[in-house]
Amino acid sequence: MSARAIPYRPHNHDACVSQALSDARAICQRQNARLTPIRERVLELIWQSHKPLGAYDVLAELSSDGHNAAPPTVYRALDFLQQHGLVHRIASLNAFMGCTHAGETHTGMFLICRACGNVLELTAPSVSEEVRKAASEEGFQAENTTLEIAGLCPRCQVEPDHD
Amino acid sequence: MSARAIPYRPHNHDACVSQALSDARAICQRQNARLTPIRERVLELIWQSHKPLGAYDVLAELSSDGHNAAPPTVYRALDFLQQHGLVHRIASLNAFMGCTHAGETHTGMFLICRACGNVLELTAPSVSEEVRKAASEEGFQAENTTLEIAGLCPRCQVEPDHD
DNA sequence: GCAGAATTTGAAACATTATAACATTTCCAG
DNA sequence: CTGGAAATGTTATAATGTTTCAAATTCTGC
Repeated sequence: MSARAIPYRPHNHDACVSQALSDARAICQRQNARLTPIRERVLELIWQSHKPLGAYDVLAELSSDGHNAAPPTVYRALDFLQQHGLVHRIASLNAFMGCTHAGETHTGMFLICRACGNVLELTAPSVSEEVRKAASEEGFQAENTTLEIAGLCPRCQVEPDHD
Repeated sequence: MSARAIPYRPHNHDACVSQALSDARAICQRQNARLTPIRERVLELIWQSHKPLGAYDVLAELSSDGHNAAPPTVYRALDFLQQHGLVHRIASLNAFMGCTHAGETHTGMFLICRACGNVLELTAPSVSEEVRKAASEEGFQAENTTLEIAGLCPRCQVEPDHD
C-alpha cells in the first residue's frame, strides 16, 4: 500500500461528513429525489464515524435529538438512502454505513476490522470481474454482490483496540 | 459452462442428503466432535433442499418431529455445524445451508437465485486471490470472507418460478 | 392560488431472528 | 461407579425488521 486509507488514519472527520452531505444533496437534486430533513439527518448520523451504525442506534440518536421516531421512520429513511446509493447495508453486521463512492456506479467491497470496528469501502474492479466470471461459468446471471471481509485493519495489527 | 451444477438440474436429492450425512459423521469422528442426534437431525433438515433454511424453519420441523425444542437448541446445533464446516450461514438471508465442500478448506461463494431460492456454493480460488490481494493493498489482513451473489440461476433465466 | 393526487411521515402493533442465564441431563475418563 | 465436562432443556428477553392504516406534507395540473 502507498498511504493508509482514510478510516485508518487521523483525519478531520467533519470534512467527511459535510462532503458526504453536499454530495448527497447534489445527487438527489440530479435524480429529482427529495432529501427531506429526516433523511438528511439519518445520513448525517450514519456518517458520524467510519463504523457502521445499526438502525436502532440511529433511532436512539434521533430520540436524543428530541425527535420521537419509531422504527419505520428509520428504516424508510435508510431504504431511501440505499436506493439512491448514499448508504450501504452491511449484511454481516446488520448495520449501515455511508457510501464513499456515491454517484459512481460501483460494487462495494467492505473491509471490516474486527478490533476497532471501522470499515473501509473499496471498489475493486478485478474482484468484481472475477466474481462475474465465476458466476457466468455456472450460467448464473449476477445482479447484486455482497462482499464483506472481516479481519484486522493496519492499525489494529499493531496496537489493538484504539478508538 | 459445461454441465449445469447440481442444484440447477433434476437429481436424486436423497443421495445428496445421505452423502452429506455420512461425510459429516466421518468429519466429526476425525475431529473428535460429537454429532449427536439433534445435531445430525438439524443437518439433515438443512439438507432437505438446496434452499437455505431459517433457524425457525428448522425449529418448526423439529416440532413436527414431536421434539419440543426451543430456539437455543437450534442455534446451538447450527453453531456446532458451522464450527465444523458442515453448514454455512447466508448473511444476506439470515439462513443456513449445507456445505457442499465439507472437509476441504475453502472460501465459499454463494450464488443465490432470487426466483427459485436455490443456492449454489462455489469455490473460486481466483476470486479469493483477488480479494486477498485487494485487501492486502490496503494493509488489511483478511480472515473471513462473506461473498454472496444474488441473481438468476440458469433455469430461472428461462422459465421463472419453478420448484 | 387551489383542488386533488401522490409522496412522506406518524403511530401502534406485531413478526422475525438471536441470545442470556441458569437448571438438568448425558457422557465419558479414571 | 463417580466426578467433571459437555450437551440439552427451559424461560425469558434482546435485537432487528415489517405491516397497516391514519395524518400531514408536497407536488401537479388547472
